[in-house]
Amino acid sequence: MVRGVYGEGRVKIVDVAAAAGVSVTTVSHVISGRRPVSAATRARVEDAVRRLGYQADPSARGLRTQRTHTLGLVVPDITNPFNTELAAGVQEIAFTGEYLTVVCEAPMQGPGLPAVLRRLTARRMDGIIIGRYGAGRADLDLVTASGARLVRLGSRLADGPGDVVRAAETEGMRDLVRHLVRERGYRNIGFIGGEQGVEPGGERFEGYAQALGDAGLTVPEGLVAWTGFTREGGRAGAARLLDAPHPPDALVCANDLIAIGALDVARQRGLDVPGRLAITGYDDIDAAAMVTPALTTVLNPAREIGRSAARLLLDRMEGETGPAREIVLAHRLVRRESA
Amino acid sequence: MVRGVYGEGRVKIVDVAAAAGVSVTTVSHVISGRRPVSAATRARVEDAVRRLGYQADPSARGLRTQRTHTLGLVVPDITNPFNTELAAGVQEIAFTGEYLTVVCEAPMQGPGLPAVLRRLTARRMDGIIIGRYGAGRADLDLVTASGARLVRLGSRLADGPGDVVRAAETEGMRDLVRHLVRERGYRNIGFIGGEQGVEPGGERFEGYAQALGDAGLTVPEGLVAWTGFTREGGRAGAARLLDAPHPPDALVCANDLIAIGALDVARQRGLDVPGRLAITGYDDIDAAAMVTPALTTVLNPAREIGRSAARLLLDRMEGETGPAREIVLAHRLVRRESA
DNA sequence: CTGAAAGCGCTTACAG
DNA sequence: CTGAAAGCGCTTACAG
Repeated sequence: MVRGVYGEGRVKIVDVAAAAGVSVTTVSHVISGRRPVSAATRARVEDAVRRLGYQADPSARGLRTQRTHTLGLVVPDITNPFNTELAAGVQEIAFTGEYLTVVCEAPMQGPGLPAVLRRLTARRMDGIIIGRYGAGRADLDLVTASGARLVRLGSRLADGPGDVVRAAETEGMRDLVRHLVRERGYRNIGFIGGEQGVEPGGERFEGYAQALGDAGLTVPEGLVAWTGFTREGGRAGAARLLDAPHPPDALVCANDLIAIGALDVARQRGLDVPGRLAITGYDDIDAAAMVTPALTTVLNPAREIGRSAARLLLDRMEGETGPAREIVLAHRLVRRESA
Repeated sequence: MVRGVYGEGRVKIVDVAAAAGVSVTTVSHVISGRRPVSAATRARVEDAVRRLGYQADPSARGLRTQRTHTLGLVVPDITNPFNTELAAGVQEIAFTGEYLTVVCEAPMQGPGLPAVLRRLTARRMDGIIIGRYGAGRADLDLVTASGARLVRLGSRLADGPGDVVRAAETEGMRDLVRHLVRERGYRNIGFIGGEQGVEPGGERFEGYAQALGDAGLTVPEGLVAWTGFTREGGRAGAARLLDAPHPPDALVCANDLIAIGALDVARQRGLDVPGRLAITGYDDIDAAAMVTPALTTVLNPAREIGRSAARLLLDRMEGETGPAREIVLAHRLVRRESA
């Protein structure tokens, strides 16, 4: 029977020391490996740790070391598949480093972010990843002032403190639209964005506009709609653009959900996709490959973004003190049926 | 300029006490409200807390109180939309109670679960929710022996220690299949399950079998396939059943992903759904309403399950000592186009 | 209504 | 190679 697991009261470091016939100092050093211990002593201690099922108390350790071994991740919407993948990537790396991860939701707009950040800094996170745009300078300073390491997702290094991880959004959209123009011959290409002014809508729009410019085209008059990053937004945007005087032959959407909404409208109006109307998404969430026709889209490497962000944080916590870094991840065009 | 936020070194309770001209005892009591403090003193202390931006150190507090104010949630797959909703529900309640939530992934089979559980108990979670079937008695005992409160999801109260939250799975499937038989007149109804022996496949199968029994029907020979809870599993299962000597006129699937895979096969074979073949899912994940035809399915109240589990845990941590409880949540039939 | 002091369980200078 | 002891920042009996 393993005491401390089945017995009353937890096993403490003094119990291990007594069992091994050494001081707590030595037990601590065997566990941390921060100072040489003779092989014989080490073996006795390790044996005692195992027999007693000793696990150091994280609060006691944290109080002494001023570290919680915990990471915070803040995203606008936990249930969004993109953020879920992101979180999975963070967890994957954090877990191997014996860190725990706390994922919190904070709405894209409004006062939610500082409140959530304060909660996280109050709990002394060792590192915080802000996985959303729209974090102001004051929000970011809240994090760094707390002593937590900071990684921002999506924005640019110049926008504030901490390291940055982002995908090449503009380039991704440019490649997609270039494909539409060059490979598929579409000419009158509309754009449906999310909420106006909310990233990554702007960057994706820019890629779209660049690709048109590169092809000697301009953004068609009246064929840009800003709605919301949802299926409903896609329906509203598609309906509006298809009712324009010169309706588009292709609809480039700022994300997959919007594209799925656009698909609804096309189906409802009996428009063949991609024969009569091409529709493209962005992100490549699971649903993109489930709808009919399957979406042509751009893979946004959510999991890899999460992994990179967590690695950056772990590096910093292990003492890496170099200048701020920016990691830009490649996108990938995913050609399916809708364009 | 708020010291402790922008200054070097954090504000400690002694700093607040000095600023307010009282003892740390009094500051502590003002914050916790655990003993009466005169209005004037309280005001001075609260003012000092605000001015200095004081936030108690969680490690110090935890060391003293033996609580981490943290909840753990273990699920088989973080990226599964059902689990994501579940986690969102847990977080929602935990957050209002000032608890942080750590979501961990542990594979459905294999030695992953005890390892993850050990990690969580090592970190002294105040409560743990096991959101997956297949947790053995030893796993559960690991949790309770650590002192953490336990809530199990999905299984029955009799299966082990802790409180239980579950949805009425069998009843949900029974209602769905009853609908198929009575309202829609299907007679030769096949079943595609997940991995054999992995819940909630068994409970759902039982509901299917019960509904057939109630209608004087039996489970049709050769029309049951156990594959996996994935789109791929659905494809394999549907292909097999449709090649049977007496192919089914309806395919009841153990979850939505399986149903989406079955839909793939129907489309590929040119089978009209639901005219020639009905297909149903279970869970009502977002994608269920995105595919064509939209899935008829059963809503599995993931978020509410999460909320209930978290509430149970918070109650217990506030001292609730009654006997173990089991909360059973209602399902809801969602009629769409596929059946 | 308020305070002095013990003690939670670790890690880490300091000393030998 | 090893140990005695200070101290991390709180909460809570204990005392008045």
